[in-house]
Amino acid sequence: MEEGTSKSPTHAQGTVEGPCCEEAFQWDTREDCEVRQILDRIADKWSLLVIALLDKRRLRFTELRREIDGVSQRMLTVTLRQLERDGLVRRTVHPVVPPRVEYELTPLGASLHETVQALVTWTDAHQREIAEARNAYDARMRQQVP
Amino acid sequence: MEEGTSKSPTHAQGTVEGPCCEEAFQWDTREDCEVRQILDRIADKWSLLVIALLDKRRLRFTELRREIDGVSQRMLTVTLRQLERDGLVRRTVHPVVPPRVEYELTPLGASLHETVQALVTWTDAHQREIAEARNAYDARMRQQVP
DNA sequence: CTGTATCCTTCTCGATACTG
DNA sequence: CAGTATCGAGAAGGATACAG
Repeated sequence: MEEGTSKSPTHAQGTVEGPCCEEAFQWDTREDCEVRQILDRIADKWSLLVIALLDKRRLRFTELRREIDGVSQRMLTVTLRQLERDGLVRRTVHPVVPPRVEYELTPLGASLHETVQALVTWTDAHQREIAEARNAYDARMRQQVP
Repeated sequence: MEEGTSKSPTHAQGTVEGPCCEEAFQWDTREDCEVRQILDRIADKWSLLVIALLDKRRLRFTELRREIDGVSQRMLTVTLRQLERDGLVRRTVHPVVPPRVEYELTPLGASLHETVQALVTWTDAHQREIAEARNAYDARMRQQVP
């Protein structure tokens, strides 16, 4: 698997505030920052889908694959491994043949899903505003440039 | 600028529920889905930093650049343009020389920032759990494989 | 100062093939 | 069934040079 634990080894550097006496600021740009880790997970193309599906019921690998249209076997595996490692999803292997592996949300995962809903709600509430802003912006650009 | 409006043109296809009579599901995998748009924006390496900084005060381009350690001029420009287009940030050009351009949050941007704080709070509250889950997982892997 | 354009490296991810 | 391994295409993003 080529994806390592941390996403890009390049410049895992400084926090936002300068070295001197700036105000404290809770986020930094490092990939290993806690907020970034969760952000990267929930913004991941597949993670959120998996979490949402598992919030309703326990599912097998293939069931997940079938439900999530367009996911490759590889990415589903990678996604599930990340979620499992972060303690958001529990993986249960039933020692039978053919193998039966089931995935379900942990309480932590369920709690994250709940929190993310706030963001979804916000988006629902403001999608029209955003669309309008884009149209306005694009219109302005079109008449300025061409 | 190589980044287009939509991020990847490949397979902007189906929703999660099947074509038949599955339960309704609010997210799909298309890049142009509203939730994904916002998710991609807030998970962007720099967008959130910019929003957080502008939440406190209005800043010029160079001030932002100085505050955000490690951002390239190119990415700051790209980020600000996206945020402006989405109506989250307002850009004001003062017609003086040398040019003076100021950025500030719109009410929409401020409201998003507020919403995102819920996620930050969740992360703060659960970062220890996540770290422990990771350690446990890594330990299990280490003793199984090597 | 505030960008835009170009090049070039790195990373991501899907496709494919193979295994227990 | 549930993965793992490998490869290659494409996208993201930093460095650099240049412009209004």
